[in-house]
Amino acid sequence: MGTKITLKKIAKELGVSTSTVSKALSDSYEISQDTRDKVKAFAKMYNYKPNSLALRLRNQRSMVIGVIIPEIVHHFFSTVISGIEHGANQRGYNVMVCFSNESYQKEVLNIEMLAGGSVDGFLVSIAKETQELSDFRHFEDLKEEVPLVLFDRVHPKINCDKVVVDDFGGGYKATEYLIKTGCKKIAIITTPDYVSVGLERKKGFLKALEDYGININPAYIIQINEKQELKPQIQQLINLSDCPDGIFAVNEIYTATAMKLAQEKGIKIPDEMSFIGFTDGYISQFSNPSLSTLAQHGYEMGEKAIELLIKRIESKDPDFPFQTMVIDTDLKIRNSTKKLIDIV
Amino acid sequence: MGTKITLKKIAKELGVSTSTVSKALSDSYEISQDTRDKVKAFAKMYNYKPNSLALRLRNQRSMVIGVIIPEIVHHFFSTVISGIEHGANQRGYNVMVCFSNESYQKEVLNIEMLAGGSVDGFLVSIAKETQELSDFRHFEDLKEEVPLVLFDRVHPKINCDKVVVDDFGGGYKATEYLIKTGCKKIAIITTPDYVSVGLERKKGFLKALEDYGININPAYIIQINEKQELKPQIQQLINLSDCPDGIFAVNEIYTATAMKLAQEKGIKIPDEMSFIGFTDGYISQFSNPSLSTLAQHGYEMGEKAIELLIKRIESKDPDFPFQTMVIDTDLKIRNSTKKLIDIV
DNA sequence: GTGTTGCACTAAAACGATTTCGTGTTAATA
DNA sequence: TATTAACACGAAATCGTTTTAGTGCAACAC
Repeated sequence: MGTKITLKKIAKELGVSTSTVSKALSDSYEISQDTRDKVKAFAKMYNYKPNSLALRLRNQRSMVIGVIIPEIVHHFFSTVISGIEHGANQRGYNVMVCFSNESYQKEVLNIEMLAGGSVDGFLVSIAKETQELSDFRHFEDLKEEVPLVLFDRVHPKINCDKVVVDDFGGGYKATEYLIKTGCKKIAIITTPDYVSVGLERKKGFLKALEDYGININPAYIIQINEKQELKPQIQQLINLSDCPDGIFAVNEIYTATAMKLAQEKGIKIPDEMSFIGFTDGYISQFSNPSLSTLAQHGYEMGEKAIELLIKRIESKDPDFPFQTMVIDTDLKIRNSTKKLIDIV
Repeated sequence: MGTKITLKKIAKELGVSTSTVSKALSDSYEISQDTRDKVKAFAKMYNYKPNSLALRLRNQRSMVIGVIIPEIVHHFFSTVISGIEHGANQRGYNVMVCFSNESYQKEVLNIEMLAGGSVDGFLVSIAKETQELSDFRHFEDLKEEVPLVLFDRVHPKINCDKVVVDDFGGGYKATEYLIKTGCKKIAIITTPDYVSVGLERKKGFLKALEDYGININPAYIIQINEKQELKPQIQQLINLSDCPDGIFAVNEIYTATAMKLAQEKGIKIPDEMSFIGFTDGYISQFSNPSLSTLAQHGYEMGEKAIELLIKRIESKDPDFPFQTMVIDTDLKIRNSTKKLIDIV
């Protein structure tokens, strides 16, 4: 510990100037082969590594991307980060991941922390609390200084590059599939409307019902309050005297919980009740019956997002128009829904 | 973009020196109230934020902790990171997370990238490939410069602070429970022996069998080769003519997969076959039947690890002896095993 | 002997901050 | 009037690096 070797120390030890050392290490033609060899040998012996802070300060580039996600114990965000990491590393960038824990204040803190030169760009998925508060000043301030790309959880008020899942289309596809496999009474378990992705999925759900001429029973729309316990809120849907025969839920946890509750009540799945979730994670794969779900392609989303961001960072043209990329969803049919073929 | 405001610019604009600006912003008594007010107002107006790179360079402290984990799409590591984040933020540190993807080379790369002044300390869980290669020189080199704490995946050859799960005890507890609930033919699904945690869990398993006088059937020890497909390797255990009545598997995926395969074969769980896993994640909770498992307390592990690291960073005494902390496991009984009470 | 060229290297500025040590002015005191 | 103290501020060093612009010296041509 402590004895970090620097250019200056090498220079002193070898009786040359720091510039000579610097140039020798980068094989500059200005330095004689003799000196180069000597310096390199010495540097290697002492395991010299340039101080990256100094480098970044000098180059005015950190080659680091700051990523802020709402929570980490979450399969979808994990896969997005994998994609980000991959794309970033390929282009010589490194990734620093921070967590807002769905808190507005922590989101602001994280941004302030990383903004002062630490990162060359931001990749952010907005915290629920921020969406609820609808206060985006920290993003506005940020944009003046360093490029920002929003992914998954976005907001129209913030004008920047974005990558989103086709949540509307996903909601539509899921609902349509339930309808086509014979479900008549279809419910949705979703988030409050301020969560952008939940809202879009609900819109898709409603549109599908409308297109197929199915009336919407208000009791079939459950919007989960995350400050309260999950089970009772879902239980209430299952316990309905006129209970649904198809449920679309906007994430794995809601879907798996609902299915578990239905099973406990002795309901047969998928014959008496079908389930479709969102996010193709481990829960969907290992539930019994396994869950039909909309795969979100988080990895691809991460790759697109970092691509957009790096393009923005390296672009000389600040007026390059912002774009929004939409990642398609895939309906993965497993065993929590009936097969189309059974019906037709 | 581009117009980042610096001390120098403020100074120039206000016709004072940079030192005056710096002092004014930190409310130094050396500066008149008048000037302080003026400077502060100006700084606020232009949303001045000190450049953190410059600060870190000057202070020779980054207040950043580098965390390297093998993979992110993993419930246990996610919870550890939550714990690390929490402990670090409490003490004013920030966390930078990188991923080795179980690759030796990526692990080395990550360390080299972060080592040059970027972080004040490292928190690492060793990649499988590194464990297999048993090459730890990058850690040795590192230790000279910056403190290192290993967590979960550790190695005796590396002399540093460590935090581990009581894997041996967990393996013992799981096996003992299977024995006590009447299982006679107990199998283990584990990793190759070079994975430290898998090995320890297997040792605990074997010790329990020995203590209860049960012979070990070599066919009941499955060590998964991750380069090959998972299912066939587990299938072979389930298909055994003399198939086991109790299975202990060292992670959620193995356990859930094994149970699924058994169910497909029509085996009744837990009556004909019991299952205990490791890691209390979503898979265990949402499997059907839900999985009995050993909770690893990842959050606590993260907190302990960061505590140890920060103590080491801030300690003036480099000879402070290294310590290894052991985090206890909790056996969570759900529905993939028989109840003790049924037996006694 | 003078000018040119090339070599091998150094000095100094720059990145953005903090901090130690001055320094000039004013006002109070002897 | 001379000395001192307080005040308000500035210059310069520092952190570790790179890079531009020299610098000194030898060899060579004319």
